[in-house]
Amino acid sequence: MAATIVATHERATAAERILRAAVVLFRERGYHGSSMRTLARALRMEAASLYYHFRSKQEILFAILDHTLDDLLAGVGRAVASADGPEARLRAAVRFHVLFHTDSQHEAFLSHSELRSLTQGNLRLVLTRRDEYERVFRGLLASGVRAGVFQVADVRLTAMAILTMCTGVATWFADGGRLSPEAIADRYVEMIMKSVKR
Amino acid sequence: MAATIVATHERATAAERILRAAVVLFRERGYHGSSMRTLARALRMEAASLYYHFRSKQEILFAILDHTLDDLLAGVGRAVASADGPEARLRAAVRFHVLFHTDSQHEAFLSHSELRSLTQGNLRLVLTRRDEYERVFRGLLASGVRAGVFQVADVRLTAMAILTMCTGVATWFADGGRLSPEAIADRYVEMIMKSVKR
DNA sequence: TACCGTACCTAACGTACGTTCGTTATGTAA
DNA sequence: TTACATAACGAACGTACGTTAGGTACGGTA
Repeated sequence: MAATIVATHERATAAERILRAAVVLFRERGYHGSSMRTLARALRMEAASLYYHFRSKQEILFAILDHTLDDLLAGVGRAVASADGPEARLRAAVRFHVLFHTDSQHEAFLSHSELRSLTQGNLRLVLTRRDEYERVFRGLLASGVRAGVFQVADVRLTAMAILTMCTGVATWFADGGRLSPEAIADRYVEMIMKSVKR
Repeated sequence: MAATIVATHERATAAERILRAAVVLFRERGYHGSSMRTLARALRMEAASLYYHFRSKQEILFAILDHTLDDLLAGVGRAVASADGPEARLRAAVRFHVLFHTDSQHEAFLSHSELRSLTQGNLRLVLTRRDEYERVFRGLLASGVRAGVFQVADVRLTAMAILTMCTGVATWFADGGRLSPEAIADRYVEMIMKSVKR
C-alpha cells in the first residue's frame, strides 16, 4: 500500500521518529496548538534536542507535507500506469486516493488542514505539487470525456468534487471501524463511476 | 438564503462585530494561530475590551460554531419541508448544503476545522447537533431506498460521502470565481442524484 | 590513549500569550 | 445633580512559546 513517511518496520532514525510523533500531535491539536515541548515530551526528550534534527518547528511541518506529497504523486502515478483506458485508470486513481487517506490518514489530513500554517515559500512549494496531483484527475476525466465514456458537465468542478469527497475520508475514518479501507474504497469507486459515466 | 451569524445590513452590535472579525481571522490563521490582540487590532480595540463582550477566547469560538449549527439545522429543515418525495427532498437538502458552504463559507469551514480547538464540554454540544444534521441526510437516503427510487450500497457511507463532498466546497470556493454558487449547487445536485438513483 | 562526531542535556533568552485589574469617558434615567 | 450602565482603555499578571548557547556522555576511529 501507500508508503508512509517512514518504513514502519526497520529501526527508525531519530528524525523519522520525530516526524511520526509530530504527525500524531499536529493532527490532534493542530500546528499552532502543539508546542515543541509537548512534541519532545511524547518522544521522551527535551525540546532543545529537537533542534539537533530540525532547524525549526516550521521545518518539521514542511517535511511532513513534503513527504506526503512525494507519496501521493508517486502513488497516483503507479495507479494510473497500472491500468488501461480512461475508466480503469480513473478507478485505479480513485481507489489509490481513498486508500491513501485511510492508510496515511493523519499525514493526508495535515496536508489539507495545515496548509495555512506554512510560511509563504513553503506553501508555494506544496501548492505547486498539489496542483500537479489535481491535474492528474482532471486529465483522466477529460480523456474519458473525449473517448465518449464519461459525461461530466464541468471537468474542473467534477475533479474537485471527487477529490474533496475522498479527502474527507481522512476526517472521519476510524481504524477498526465498521468498514475496512478496502470496502470504503470499493464503494467510493462505484459511487464516483456511476456519477461520471455516460 | 442562509442567514449568516448576524444580520449584515442593520447596525451590528459589538458582539456581532467581534464574531464576524473572529470568523475571518480564525479562518485565515486558525484558532490557536490567532491571538486576542490580533483580533482586537482588526476591530480597532484593545484586547482587554473583548472581555467585556465575551468571557474568553473559547467562548468566541463556541459562539461561532453554535450559531453556525443553528443556521445549518434551521436551513436544512426548511429545505426538506419545502419539497415532496425522497428525490425532491434530497435535491433540496443538497442544494441548501452547498449554498450554505458558499454563502457562509468561513463559518462552515470553521465548523469542521476547529472542532479540535473546542473544550470537551463545548465539543460535546456541537457534535450532538452535528449528528442531528447528518441524520437528516441518512434519513432522506433511507426513505428513498425504501421507496425504491434510490439504490445505495451503504446509507451511512453514502451520506458521509455526500456531506464531505459538499463541505469541501467551503475549502476551495472563491467569491467571484469561475462558477457562481448557484451553478456549483446545480452541478453537485446532479452528480449526487446520478450516483444515488436506482 | 586521544580525539571527534553524534545525540542528547540544562539553562536561559526575549517575546507573546490569555486574562485580570482598576480606571475613565460617555450616555441615560431619576 | 446624582446614580448607574455601557463600553472602552492602559498596565500588568503569570505562563508558555520558539529558539539558542554551552556543556556532557558515549561510541567509534586514528
